[in-house]
Amino acid sequence: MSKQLVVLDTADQAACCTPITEASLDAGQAVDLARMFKALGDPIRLRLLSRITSAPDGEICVCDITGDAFDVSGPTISHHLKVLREAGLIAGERRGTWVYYRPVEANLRQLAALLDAPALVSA
Amino acid sequence: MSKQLVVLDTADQAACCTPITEASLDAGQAVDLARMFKALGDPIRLRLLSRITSAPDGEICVCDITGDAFDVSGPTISHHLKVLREAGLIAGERRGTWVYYRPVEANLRQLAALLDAPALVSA
DNA sequence: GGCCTGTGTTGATGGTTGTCAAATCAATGT
DNA sequence: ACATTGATTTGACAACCATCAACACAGGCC
Repeated sequence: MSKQLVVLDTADQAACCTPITEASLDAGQAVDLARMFKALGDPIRLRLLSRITSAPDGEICVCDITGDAFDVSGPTISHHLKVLREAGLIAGERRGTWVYYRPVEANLRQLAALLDAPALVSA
Repeated sequence: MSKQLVVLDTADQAACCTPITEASLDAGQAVDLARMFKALGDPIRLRLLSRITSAPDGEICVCDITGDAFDVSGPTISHHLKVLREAGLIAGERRGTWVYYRPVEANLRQLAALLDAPALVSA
């Protein structure tokens, strides 16, 4: 478990493998963040989110996206919306006959900040 | 403001469903972007990327992450690194005995920009 | 050449996921 | 109460994925 190749006397190979002390993400955070990224890891869900976030009123009716340019059935759309919802990226609300979805901007920004963090883009 | 229930008589259901004209992402872009997001959709890969991007020299030796805090076997680490590499998020290079990985910042920033785009975070 | 160590690949396996048809729930109107 | 339309759930199935053990490859050292 001690890794690398030991090498006692000469410091040569020791040039590799300076310990990193487990920087940044711990396992717990990684699980939550990965759940959100995984929800984005499907073309249809990405397009759904795009439609939701680019809606003029900040929300969109499900009836605007079912049976439209997405070549999947209604239940499949509903399934993908559920994945996005349970990941915390969108929130849905029923008003009368129709259901409206809007983005959860705080979580979306959290992901953006992670990919844009100094630790990720610094030299 | 625009849609929702209204409901006149003949045009009844047409009150909902104002077409959106397929805003923002097209199907082609969505596939490429989803591939990158999917690569981030695993806790281990997320922690791997975190280690890589937070390395002091901008790159990290694989020997620094195998057999370490990740409770998975060596081949599994190698598999996840391959997924990240083929998604275009990291790049690897062999120098002598060891292999070094560094982040592909352009693509990481592209994802961050997408989640931070006006269409996504605007009021 | 052989031996060792660091990485990556292959094959197999159990679990997860995307998809649809059919059934179900919710709200409205007849 | 009944029928209708919007949206979700359930059940089933094929495809994919994460994981490991075993093996193969690469480079340094004897």
